[in-house]
Amino acid sequence: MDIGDVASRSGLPASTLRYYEERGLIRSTGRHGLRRLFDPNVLERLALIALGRNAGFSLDEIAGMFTADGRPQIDREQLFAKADELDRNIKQLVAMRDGLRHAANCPAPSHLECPKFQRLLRAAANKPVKRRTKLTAKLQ
Amino acid sequence: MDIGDVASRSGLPASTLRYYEERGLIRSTGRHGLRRLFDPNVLERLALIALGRNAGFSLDEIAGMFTADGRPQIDREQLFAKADELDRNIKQLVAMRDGLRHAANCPAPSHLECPKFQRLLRAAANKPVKRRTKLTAKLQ
DNA sequence: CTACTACTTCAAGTGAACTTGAGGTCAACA
DNA sequence: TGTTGACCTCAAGTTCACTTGAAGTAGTAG
Repeated sequence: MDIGDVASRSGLPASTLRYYEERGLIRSTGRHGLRRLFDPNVLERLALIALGRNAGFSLDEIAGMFTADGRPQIDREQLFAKADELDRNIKQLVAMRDGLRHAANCPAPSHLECPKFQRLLRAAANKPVKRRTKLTAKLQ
Repeated sequence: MDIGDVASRSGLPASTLRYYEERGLIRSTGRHGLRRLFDPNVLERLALIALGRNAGFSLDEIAGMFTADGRPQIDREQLFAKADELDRNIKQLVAMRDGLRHAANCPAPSHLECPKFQRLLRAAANKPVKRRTKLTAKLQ
């Protein structure tokens, strides 16, 4: 497969694939002239990368999850830790979602006057945003 | 209150407060010599900003949630939309967390050989992490 | 009065994850 | 054989949300 095939099958732009290769996240198996050739299993690898990204791992962390030969080798400790972290994140997001939903329905003239919103506010104030895990807005 | 008071009470560095002011997210009420003076209600405002950040709004989006006079004016539609978005995010994170937890326990020699992990992989592949840059601009 | 310190401005730097542009190559098709 | 178009490299640019640094100012403690 050449880079265009991988791009269309994975939905990622070729520039991203080249970037991922440079970062050591994927590998091309050879060249046809100038052109990179990819083994079809790169798609599985890209899926794994997407999984990691969605779970909030940085590209560097993800790169560290592969052994030298390219087989995934994810540290179980790390998985547990990340799962726990996700758990905390989820709890926060659930509170946030409920708060937003309430605010959207709330009859109080201003959200600031709604006790529930105020509680939410205090909760948010106590939890300043850290370096955000990859929950980037996707409005489709 | 001078900027140091606001900083210590909010937990945000002064540089961030100046940056927020520059971005139109907060306002100082005057000066004492060179020094900014803040009304204590800036703390409530900062809490609101933290709330928005936690919910995944960009600073620009948050800035748009205030009326000219500085009172919050949050669009209910937007809240619903954001809550729904959070919901989708949460569902993904839950799947991710369960997947990670499973992977950490799974006896399969490689995660890639585990059917459950494979399902997770396919799910992640269907939901590539989207770029956020243009999307947030579109909201303004 | 002097020193100290917390503030001030403005410009530039940071880091993550890419994207864009310029200039070049080359396999395949007509 | 020539043209096309998809690929190539490398450097630089982009976005977001800040942070850092240099150089300057001014209220306050001693």
